[in-house]
Amino acid sequence: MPSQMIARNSQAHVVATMARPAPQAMGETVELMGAVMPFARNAEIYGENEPAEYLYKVVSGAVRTYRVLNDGRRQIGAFYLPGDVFGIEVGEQHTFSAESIVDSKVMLIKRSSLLALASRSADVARQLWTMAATELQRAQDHTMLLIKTAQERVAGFLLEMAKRTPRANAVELPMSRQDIADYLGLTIETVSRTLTQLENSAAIEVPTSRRIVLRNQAVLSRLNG
Amino acid sequence: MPSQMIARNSQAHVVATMARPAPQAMGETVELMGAVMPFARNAEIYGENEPAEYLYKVVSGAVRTYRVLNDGRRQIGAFYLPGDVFGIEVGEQHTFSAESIVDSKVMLIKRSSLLALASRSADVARQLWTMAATELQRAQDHTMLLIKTAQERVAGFLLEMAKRTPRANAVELPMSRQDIADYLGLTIETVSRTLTQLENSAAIEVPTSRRIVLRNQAVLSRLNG
DNA sequence: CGTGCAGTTGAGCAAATTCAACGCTTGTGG
DNA sequence: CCACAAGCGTTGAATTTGCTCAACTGCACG
Repeated sequence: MPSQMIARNSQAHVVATMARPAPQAMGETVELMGAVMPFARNAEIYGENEPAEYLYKVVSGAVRTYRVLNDGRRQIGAFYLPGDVFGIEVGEQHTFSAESIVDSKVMLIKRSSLLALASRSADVARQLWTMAATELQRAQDHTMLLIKTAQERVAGFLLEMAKRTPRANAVELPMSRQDIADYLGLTIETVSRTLTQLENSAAIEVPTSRRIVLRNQAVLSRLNG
Repeated sequence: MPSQMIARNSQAHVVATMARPAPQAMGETVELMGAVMPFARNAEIYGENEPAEYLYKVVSGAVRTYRVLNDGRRQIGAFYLPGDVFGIEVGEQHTFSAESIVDSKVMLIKRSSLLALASRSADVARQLWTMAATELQRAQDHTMLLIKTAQERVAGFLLEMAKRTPRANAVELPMSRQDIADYLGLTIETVSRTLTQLENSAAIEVPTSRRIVLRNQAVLSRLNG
């Protein structure tokens, strides 16, 4: 168990979120019971096999979840951006580890409270169900990514990130090339080379390494398989 | 919508499953409301994007779920063996297609009835939750498989199948090499070569192409990463 | 002004795919 | 009963893709 666990409670402070008139958006009900906590860049939020005491929602920043194979290879399960919920588990333990990618604020919701609430409120239960569904969908889409070529994976990744950055055809990447590589099951070099390739074929523009402009989304979609 | 849908109801016959004293095993409650239907080898059970009207439980035989990319590549999402539940969806539509691998019997449970029942029974709701969890777990483990080398994927697949065939250190594979390849994100040739390799290194024995004896599970586990 | 980190690029290599041929089994029709 | 076609699986050779190892660049920070 990481020392992070101790810091968590001491740093937590309750947020007085106002109840809203239309509580239909996911997590709306849930926000009433959250406490926001800051995490520094690369800080562990929870570890694999730890008891799943909380459920988390990104307020600001970005989070990655991952597993490490016994020989050190790391597989990133997902990236979470503001508004995303992560750490939802059906069992009693976390099956991935979670770390902040950049300095982040994360809302913690006690799992026990939520489950108790869900047993009384059909709406909360439905929200929990939806969150689990979203995770399942994400995992399945991720699987589809991993059977593709390097070009298709990178193109797919960029499109996925773009879809999550509404009304912008440029993507600000909070994560490193290594993170992207471990998400896509490629090496850092292959990711780098593929981005260069895409830039040369005028599909994207890379003004800075963390900022990617999607010049030709149609080409990317075609590459995406 | 496939013509299968019509055949389904006409062929269905209600099974008078006896209520058991200890309804703690998953699907026990649910079995009361099932109708068993036979599917011939390679028959479609449901198609991607069809409304998810039913939830399914394998009674005998074997089932595969899959998606096809626009260029024809097929990714198998999972294999389901007797006792396994599949087709559980959180949205309103199926996100994979499902086919019987061999002649199979499948129990169909009406989704609407089940959801109605779940809203009244906490136990049924928990069962639904557990099924979704199992799917999520499966998808995540599948993801971990796909970042590995060919040897590791095949070894992992064999161990997975063995784990699902209790008290037997031999595996009877209902699926073809092509199915295995599409599950592991490899080509049929690579699967075949890898099995030969494993056989030459005395880790397994392949008396017939569909039967695999695990000679040295420790070696396989080490290969599994 | 170095030092360190993140990212890019290059050359050679290893792993998996592609293309092709062949073997075995099964089922069908003469 | 045999001949033969079809399907499935295996094996081989050449090719391609992505990986490994290495060098180098740009940038931020002390």
